[in-house]
Amino acid sequence: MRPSHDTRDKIIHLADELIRMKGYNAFSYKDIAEMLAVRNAAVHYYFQTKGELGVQVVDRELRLFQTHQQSWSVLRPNEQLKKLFDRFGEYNNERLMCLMGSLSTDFETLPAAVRSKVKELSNVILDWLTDILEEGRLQGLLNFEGSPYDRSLLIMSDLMSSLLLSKVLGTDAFIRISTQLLKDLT
Amino acid sequence: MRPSHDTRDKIIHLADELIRMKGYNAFSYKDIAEMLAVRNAAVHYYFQTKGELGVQVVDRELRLFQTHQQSWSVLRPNEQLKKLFDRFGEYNNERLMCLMGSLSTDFETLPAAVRSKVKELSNVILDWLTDILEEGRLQGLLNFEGSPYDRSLLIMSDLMSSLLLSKVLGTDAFIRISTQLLKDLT
DNA sequence: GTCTATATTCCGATAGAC
DNA sequence: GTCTATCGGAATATAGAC
Repeated sequence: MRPSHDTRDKIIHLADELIRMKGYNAFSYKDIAEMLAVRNAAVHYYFQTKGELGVQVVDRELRLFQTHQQSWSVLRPNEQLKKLFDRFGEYNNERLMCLMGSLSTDFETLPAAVRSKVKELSNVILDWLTDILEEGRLQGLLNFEGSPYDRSLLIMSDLMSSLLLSKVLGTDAFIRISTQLLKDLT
Repeated sequence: MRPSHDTRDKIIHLADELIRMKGYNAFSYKDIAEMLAVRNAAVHYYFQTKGELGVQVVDRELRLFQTHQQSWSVLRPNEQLKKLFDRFGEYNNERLMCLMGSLSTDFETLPAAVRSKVKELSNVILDWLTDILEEGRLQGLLNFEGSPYDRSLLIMSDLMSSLLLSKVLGTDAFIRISTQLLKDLT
């Protein structure tokens, strides 16, 4: 049994929310410290550097996604795709970005270790999506032109930016985009 | 004849590049000052606050876009659409984001005046794109399902995020996305 | 009108208290 | 093991020199 590291987990969770609300460069240890009612240096005890915390945030998302991937694997491709859209729908309700959207924007400024985790996350998601699309088209459950990988790039782009546009134009933007996109594919 | 304000224009141009390279929160007056070989406070002479500079950057983009809009208006809808894609292709070659992608991510943290300019910019682009799409479909030059406005949201999302993904995955991402997207539409 | 010196606040990080 | 006091530097911004 892994120790719970309650505070540690709490910090990762808060950092995740802050990154998806304000972006990597806009959040600070102070934000987290205030939420936990401690000094900012207390956070440094758990994560010596901001980059280390960033890596853990992305890694957590990576493992979370792989858990979902596992539990969705019994579903048909079109249903799995719908699950992904639902996930983004929840983000939209919270008015938060997805990690990919937030961290790809800040990519130039990220520590190397975080950059490489972001690359890993995007490849894992895109590879999964590519497989879903290919399988779904073979089974006649999904409909699209071109290569499954290129299509996965298009879909990820739409989902990422729909959350960004929702912040600017209102949450309606995500709904319009995701609805039309699903219609296109099914 | 409007005075040239050489330095002033240069600052706006540099800020635009920095925002599209690193994001609003990651660039500082010091970055610009160093490029101009002056102290950071010299930049404050031209733009008292960072928010003021941000507003001018977005406003410049707005006017630039309207100039393009004007000069493209003689072209057929599908050709105008191609012009937009070409513009993003240039961004991709420079490995820079578009303003919308960069500033929508940082939206929560922007001064109110900048936020409202970003809203204005996005509406101007989306309205133009909506018209192009509607007209193009009427003339049988463009092909898509659903409402022109919803489709414009999808296309903008793809273009915005393609530049973000290009930073993470390499410039290939934009090329794949834009090529497939154009195929879908024509 | 143009720029520098300087103030103030906040950031990420270290050393060390308990 | 957990946290606080504090450092060094960078950020935005003001006051004032030329």
